[in-house]
Amino acid sequence: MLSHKTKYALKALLYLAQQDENHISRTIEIAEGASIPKKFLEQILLDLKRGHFVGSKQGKYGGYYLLKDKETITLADIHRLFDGAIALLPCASLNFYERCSDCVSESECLLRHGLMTIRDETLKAMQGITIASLVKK
Amino acid sequence: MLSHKTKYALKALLYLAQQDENHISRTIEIAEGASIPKKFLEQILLDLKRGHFVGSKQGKYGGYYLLKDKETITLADIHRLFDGAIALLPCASLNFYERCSDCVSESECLLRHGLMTIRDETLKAMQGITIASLVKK
DNA sequence: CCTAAACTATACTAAATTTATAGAATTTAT
DNA sequence: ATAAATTCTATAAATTTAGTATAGTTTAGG
Repeated sequence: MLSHKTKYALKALLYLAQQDENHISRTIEIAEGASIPKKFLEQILLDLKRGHFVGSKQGKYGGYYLLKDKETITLADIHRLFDGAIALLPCASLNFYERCSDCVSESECLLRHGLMTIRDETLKAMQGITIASLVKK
Repeated sequence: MLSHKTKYALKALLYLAQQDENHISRTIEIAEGASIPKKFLEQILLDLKRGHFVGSKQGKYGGYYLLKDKETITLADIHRLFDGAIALLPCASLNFYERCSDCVSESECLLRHGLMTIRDETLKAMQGITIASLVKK
């Protein structure tokens, strides 16, 4: 399941993707437009900025705008930024690999292979969902 | 990501699936064989029993055994029993449907459709992984 | 240069969930 | 009767999540 943070991030990106080119959206505008607690959204937008998905303009008349092309921002990207690994266990993850604490022998683990198969299929599906594809729907 | 509970449940089922037909495994035996904290495993086995995946025999020489055919126990089943919904949001779930608290209009939600697509693909993949397929690997 | 309006940064808190552990009760074979 | 096992309920510790608070910085415009 997605955390609220990830869901809010996606909703915020969808909001930004629906604005006119060159439009800058204030946090409060996004918060009200997408039903997201404003203070929480501030954090999320900063994270999205650090991830180079959005850009910002500071000071009066400042705000946020989409930095990356909406065709290139995928569900997988946002999931990884906020919720981390796509794989079902860290030992089956590409970007967040970690050995299981209870693992005796990774090479002999019966679970791992199956979970890597799932990871590949889920990842492919999640990379197929972009902000643009969601807006078009 | 899977919770430890779900991971342990899968490891316990894999352990049982590898025993001889008619063999009954004590909790301590499964715990040591699959590196699972014994007391935690007790709870998990009870849950698996309530889900009709395993059967038990009480008293001396008692223990647990696979109740369902290992070909029919899927990753999706165990995920649902312990971690709940497969979908990324409750509003996109088949078995754990719930409206989002921040949802203004479900029919106009841009996220939901994409998440239902992901759910269908993930579910299909997870239903393709069975205890038997994991053991065979 | 002052002020209002906005983003930025860090710390904190409350609630929920997860990961167990403890202990007593019950069941069964011998 | 006893030992060995499951069953049940409660509790505790740790972690994560969701959200709030507060102070600081930046910028446009008068």
